Amino acid sequence: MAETISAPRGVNDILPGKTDAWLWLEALLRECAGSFACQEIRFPTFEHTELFLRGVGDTTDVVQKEMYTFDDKKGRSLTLRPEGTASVARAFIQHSLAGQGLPLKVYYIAPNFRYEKPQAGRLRQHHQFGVEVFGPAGAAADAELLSLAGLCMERAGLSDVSLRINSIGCPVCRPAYQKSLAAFFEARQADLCHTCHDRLARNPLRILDCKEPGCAALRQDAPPVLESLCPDCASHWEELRENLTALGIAFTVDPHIVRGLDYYTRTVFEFVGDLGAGPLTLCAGGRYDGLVKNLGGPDTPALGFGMGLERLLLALETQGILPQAPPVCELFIAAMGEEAAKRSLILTNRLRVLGVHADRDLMGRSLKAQMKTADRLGAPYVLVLGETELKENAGVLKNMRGGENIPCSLTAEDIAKSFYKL
RNA sequence: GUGGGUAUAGCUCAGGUGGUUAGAGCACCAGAUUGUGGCUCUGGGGGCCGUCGGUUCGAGUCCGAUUAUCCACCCCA
Repeated sequence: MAETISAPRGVNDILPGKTDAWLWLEALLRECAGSFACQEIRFPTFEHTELFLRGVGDTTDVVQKEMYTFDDKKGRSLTLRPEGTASVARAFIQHSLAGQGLPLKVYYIAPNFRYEKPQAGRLRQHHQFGVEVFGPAGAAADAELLSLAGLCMERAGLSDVSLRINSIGCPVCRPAYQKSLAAFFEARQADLCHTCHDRLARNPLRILDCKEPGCAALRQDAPPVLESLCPDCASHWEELRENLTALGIAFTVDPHIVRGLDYYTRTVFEFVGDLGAGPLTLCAGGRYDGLVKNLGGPDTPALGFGMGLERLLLALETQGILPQAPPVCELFIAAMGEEAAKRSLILTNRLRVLGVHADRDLMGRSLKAQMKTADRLGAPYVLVLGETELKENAGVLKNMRGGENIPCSLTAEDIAKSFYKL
């Protein structure tokens, strides 16, 4: 026997039976996005590597160690998309979408690829539902975006999800803050954990996010971000909280939220779900006012979020609130004998053409076994086709769930009527 | 990238200190019931014990490597 091949590390098959949950969730998310007048955008799976170097930031972990980068046959460096925002911004610029009038509100459902070590809720290929809004500078847009994200999780049935927000300033106020933060931690370098030493050099903001008790204690006295915001950022921050309150959206201010992608400005947020295994970020995003300009486009404020579909489904599964999938088959036709089998082939096909989810035996099994198959498929009705039925040109739709049986002729139109009514 | 656990049937797992032909439950197939599913009973198929190498008269069991998987960290959705 030839050696078998399995899927690469960290990527999953979504098997029949499991796809129902995906279809349900995707439809729900599209519906939510539609409620907010967002249109779908689709973009390629790979981009020029340069897009992510400039968009996401070449000092970030995602870019430095997690990208699937390769050269094509002409030696161009391409990269499997590690996140969606850069691609959407690229398309926005490339097609001059600003010219069609702002704001532009788009959403996508697409896989992302990151070379990570797989673990709970972490894969090398994962899917995100993302929303990006281009144009509005005011915090009302931030509040609407958060409302949309919240609606998605609420409609999915998730409880125990908390929203945490923060503001990390803008190019006007952040450099000064980063400097003072770096100075603060440099003076106390001896007390920082090993990884925070690295963070001090690369991105001192991240020290605020460290879980080590020592670092957590140390940062108590660190200069707070929110107090170092410039007047514009401060009023945006103020406006955001007012709008959230007006919308009745519960949130907690968490000055330790720092996003790992360089393009964020001002508003950053996370929706954290409390699963059995521990807290997991289900959705995260923020404002990225500088990204479009940085990628060579018109100076356009923008904001967005990404929501991890695998994590969402994981959360729904642990809470046991995934909806039940509809049966794959509405009517199973069980045939006995060659003549009946031929008749069932034709009848089943006509029913399918009429839109009935009909199925029949293809394995040449006994009547009993066919009944069993119908049961396993969850078919609510079975039509047995045997000598008697053929002779009388009539049969009965046997109700598999204990309800009334329905007498019927053997014409597809007559049978189909019963299913249109259901 | 760093550290730890695990790997036996499609699935969940048993197989003290090495010793005949590797087991159970569930699932699958068939029969009991010559034209009727679920419940019950009986039988059946299905395994190079992750892979490669080592120790040994003898390895599912011990050792090493490798791969996969799970968990924690880094980071992230």
